[in-house]
Amino acid sequence: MGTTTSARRRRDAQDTRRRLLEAASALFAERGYERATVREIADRAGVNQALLFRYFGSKRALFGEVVARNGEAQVRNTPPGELLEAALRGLLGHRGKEPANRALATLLRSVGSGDEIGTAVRATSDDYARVLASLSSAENRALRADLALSWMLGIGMMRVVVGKEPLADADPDEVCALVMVALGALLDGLPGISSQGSANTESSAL
Amino acid sequence: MGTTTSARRRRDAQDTRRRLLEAASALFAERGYERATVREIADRAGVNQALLFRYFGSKRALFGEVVARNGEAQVRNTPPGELLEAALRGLLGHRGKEPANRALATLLRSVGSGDEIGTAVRATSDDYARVLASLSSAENRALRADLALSWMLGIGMMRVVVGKEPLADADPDEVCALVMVALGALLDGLPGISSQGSANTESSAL
DNA sequence: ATTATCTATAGATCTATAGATAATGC
DNA sequence: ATTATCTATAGATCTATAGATAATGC
Repeated sequence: MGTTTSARRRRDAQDTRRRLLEAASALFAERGYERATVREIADRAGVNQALLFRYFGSKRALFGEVVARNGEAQVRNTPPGELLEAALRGLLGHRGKEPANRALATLLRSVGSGDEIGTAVRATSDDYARVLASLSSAENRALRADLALSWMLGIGMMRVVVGKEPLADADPDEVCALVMVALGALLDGLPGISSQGSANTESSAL
Repeated sequence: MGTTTSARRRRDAQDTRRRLLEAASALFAERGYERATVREIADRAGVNQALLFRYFGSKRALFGEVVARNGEAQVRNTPPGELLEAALRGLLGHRGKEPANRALATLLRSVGSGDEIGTAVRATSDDYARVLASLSSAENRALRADLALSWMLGIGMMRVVVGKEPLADADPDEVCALVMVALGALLDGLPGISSQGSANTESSAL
C-alpha cells in the first residue's frame, strides 16, 4: 500500500531527493527526530525506504539538511522587530493543524533526542537568537535574546506538545499580548507595545 | 557486572520497589521516558530487570508513579510566591550536576515521548500551574500561570538540554533577575522585585 | 550501459513474559 | 511452603546494507 493507485512517477533522482526532504521536514516537525521513522518518511515521499540512505547516507544526515533549510527560511524573511511575534504566532498557529513554523516545531520535538543531533538543534536556536539579540542594546543582550527565545519554545511545548489547558486552547491574540508586554522589560525594539497595551489595564495594579 | 562486588542485600520486596522508584526517578530526569531503558533502571537499582515488571507491571506505569511522587514534592514544600524562583533555580542549578528539580527535568525530557505518557506529563504541569495561578488576581490568571510555567520549562530546555550559549553558562542570579523582572508584568505576588531591582538600572532605558 | 529503484535481510535494540532457582519464615 | 529473584527468550521495532531488477538515455 502507498503505491497502490499512484500513477508511477517518471524516474528523477533530483525530484526524489526533494520529495524525501519535504516529507522529512513535515514528519520531523510533527513527531521529532526519533519518533519519525525512515520508513514513514519514505512512505510519505512515495519512494522506497532504501533510497533515503542512498541519497542522504543516514537518518541523521537527512535531519541535518532539513534543519539547515528550515532554519534560514523564517529568519531571513522576517524583519527583526517582528520575528518574535511571528515565531510565536507560527507556533500558536491554527490549533490542531500542522504548525506554520517547522523550524521551531522540529526543534521543540527533537530536543529529547540526545547529543546525536544536539548540534543540528543548536543551529536553529542560534539562527533565531542572533537576530533577537539585535533588539536590545544592553550589554547582556545575547542572554536576553536566549531568554526570549526560550519563552517561545516553552510556550510551544506546553501548548502543542503537552496540551496544557487553558494555554492549549487560548486565543493567540491574548497570548501574544501578554507575552509581548512582559518581554518589553527584556528587549526594546518590539513594535506596538505601548500603542496596543490592552492587556495591561486590569493586571498591573493589584 | 553490576552485582560484582556488591554484598548481596537481604531480600526485601519493599526495599527493592523503593530502589527501583529512586533509580527510575533519577534516570527519567536525566534522559526522559524513552531514552531511559528498563534495563538501565534495574541496573542502577541493583536488581534484575524482570523485577521492574513484577512490581510495576510496565515501564509506563512505573513512569506514572515516579511523576506523581515528584510532582507533589516541590509544590507542597514551597510557598506560592517563591515557587517560580525555586523552580527556576532548581532547573538552572549546579550546571553539569544533576538538576535539583526532578519533576521539571523529567517533564522537560519526556515531552517528546508522545501521547503514551502525555497524561502523566500534564499532571506535573497542572500541579505547578495551579499554585502559580494564585499569584495573580487577573481574570485570565490561569493562562498567565501557564505562560510563566512555560517560560521556566523553555529556559530549562535551552540551557540544559539544548546547551544554548550564552544561556547555558550564564549566572543563575543574572538569569533569575531578568526573568523575575519581566514576569512582574504577568503576575503580582512575586516577592522582592522592586526591592532587588539590580538588573533594571542599565536595561529599561534605551 | 547506466543508474534509479526495490527486495530481502542483517544486526542491534527494547519491552515484556514464562518458568526455573533459591532465599526466607513458619 | 512461600515468594523474591534470576535466566532465557519471544516478539516487535528500527536503521542500514548488499545485491537484484528495471526504467531511462545514448
